Amino acid sequence: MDRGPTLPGVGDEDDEDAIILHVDLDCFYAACERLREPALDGEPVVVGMGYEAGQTNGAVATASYEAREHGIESAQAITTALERLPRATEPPDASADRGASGEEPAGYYRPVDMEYYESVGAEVKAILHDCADVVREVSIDEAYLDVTEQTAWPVAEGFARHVKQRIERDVRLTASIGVAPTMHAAKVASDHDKPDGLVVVEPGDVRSFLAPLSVEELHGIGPVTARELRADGVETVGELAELEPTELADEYGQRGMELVARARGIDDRTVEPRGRPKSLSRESAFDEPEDDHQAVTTRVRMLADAVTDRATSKDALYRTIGVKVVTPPFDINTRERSLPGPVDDPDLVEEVTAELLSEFEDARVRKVGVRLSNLSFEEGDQATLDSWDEPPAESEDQKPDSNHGRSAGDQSTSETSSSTVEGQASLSEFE
DNA sequence: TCTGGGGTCCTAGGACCC
DNA sequence: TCTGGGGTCCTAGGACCC
Repeated sequence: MDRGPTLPGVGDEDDEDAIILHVDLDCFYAACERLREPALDGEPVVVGMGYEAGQTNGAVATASYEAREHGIESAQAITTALERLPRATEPPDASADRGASGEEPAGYYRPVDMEYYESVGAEVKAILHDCADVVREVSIDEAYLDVTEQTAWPVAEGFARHVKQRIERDVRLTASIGVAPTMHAAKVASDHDKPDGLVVVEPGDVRSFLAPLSVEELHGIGPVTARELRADGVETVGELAELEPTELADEYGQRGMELVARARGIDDRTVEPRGRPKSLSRESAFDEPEDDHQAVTTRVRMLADAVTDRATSKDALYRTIGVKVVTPPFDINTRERSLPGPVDDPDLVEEVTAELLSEFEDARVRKVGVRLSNLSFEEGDQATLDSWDEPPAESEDQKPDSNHGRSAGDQSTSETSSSTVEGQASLSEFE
C-alpha cells in the first residue's frame, strides 16, 4: 500500500514511472553578481535585500559558500552579517592576494538587483523549456521538468548532465539537479549534494533514499513542525514513514497525512506549468518601529500605489484588499475586505487600506504591507482559451467610479459585480 | 535567529443559505 | 419553538517556501 506505483488498473496514467528533474541554480543572486563582476570569483559575496551600498540595513538574500563559511546565513540581518564578516575594501581585484596573506577575512556586499537577475534567469529558463515539454517554474532560480517523453531511466543521469552542461556553457552558472520519479523526491535530491550536484533516485529507491534523512530535509517541514516531531520522538524520515497516517492526522490534520505519504515516497502531483498569480503584495519595513500614524499611512499609500501598478500591468482585477501590520516584537496582524465584484481601482485601494489601517492608529509599527487577492484576469493577449469568442465586455475605464469606494464594501450594489461576471467565469476556466 | 520581501496553502470560526 | 445537516463565503492567523 505504501509503495504501489504499478498496480494494474489503478493509476490513471500508464504505468510508466515519470522522470522528473528539479533544477536549482546555486547561490543564484551571488552567482549573478559574479557574472558581471568576475573579480568576485572565489571571494565571499553577500547579496542583501533592502540593503544599499555602504549601509547596514536589510537582510541577507543570498550568501556565497565562501561567505557561509563565516556564519552568514540567508535571512540574517545585514548588521549581524557585518559583525561576522566585515566589508572588504573595494574594488575586489585590489585585494587579490589577501587570502594568501592571512589577513582578516572580509566580504563583498551587494544590493539585490532583481531586474538583472531576472534577465539571467530567463536565459536559463529558455534552456529548460528547450529540454522538456513541461516545465514548472517555481521561482527565479528553480524549476521542475517532466522529461518522461525526452529520456528513459537507464540514461536519465546523462540527460540531466546534459542540462547542467548547457546551463554552464551558455549562461556560465552551475545548477544542482535532482532526478526522481516524483516531484518531492526530485526536490530533495537536488538539495542533497549542492552546489553543482547531480543526484539520481531511481523509481525503486525513493523510500530508502529518504529514510536516513532528518525530518526537516523534507520539503514542507519547517522549524515548527520539525520541533514538534522531535518532541514526539520522530527524528528521521524513515521514522516518520513508519507512523500510521491517522495518528498524525489528529495532531497535524491533512498536512500530517501528506507528510507521512511524502516520507514513504508517495507523491501523486504531476508537473504543471504555473498558472496566474493568486495574490499580489508589497510590503516594507521601517528602520525602527514607527509610532507616527501619519508616516505609516504615507508608507501604506506608496505600497498601495506600487501594488495597483503591478496589478494593472498584469491585467489583474482584484476583489479583496488587505493590509498587514507588524507590531513589536514581531506580531503579524492582517485585515482585509472583499468587494462585491472585481475592480482595478487604485483610488479605492488607497481608501480601503487607509480604513483598514485606522484600527492600528495607536500602534507602533515595524512593517506594513498591502495585498490584493481574489484576482481575476481580463482576457488578455496571453490567454490561450479559444472557448471565449466574445471580446472582453468592458475595458479598464469602465471600472466603477472611485467615489463608490466607501460604500463598495457594505452595499452589494449591482453594477460592479454584474459588469465583471465574465471575468470571473473565465478565471474558472484556468483551474 | 530580535527579523526583508513576495508568494502559496491550510485551518477554524462565524454568517448565511437551503 | 426547537432543532438537523450540508454547503459556501468571508476573515484572521499560521506554517512554509524561495
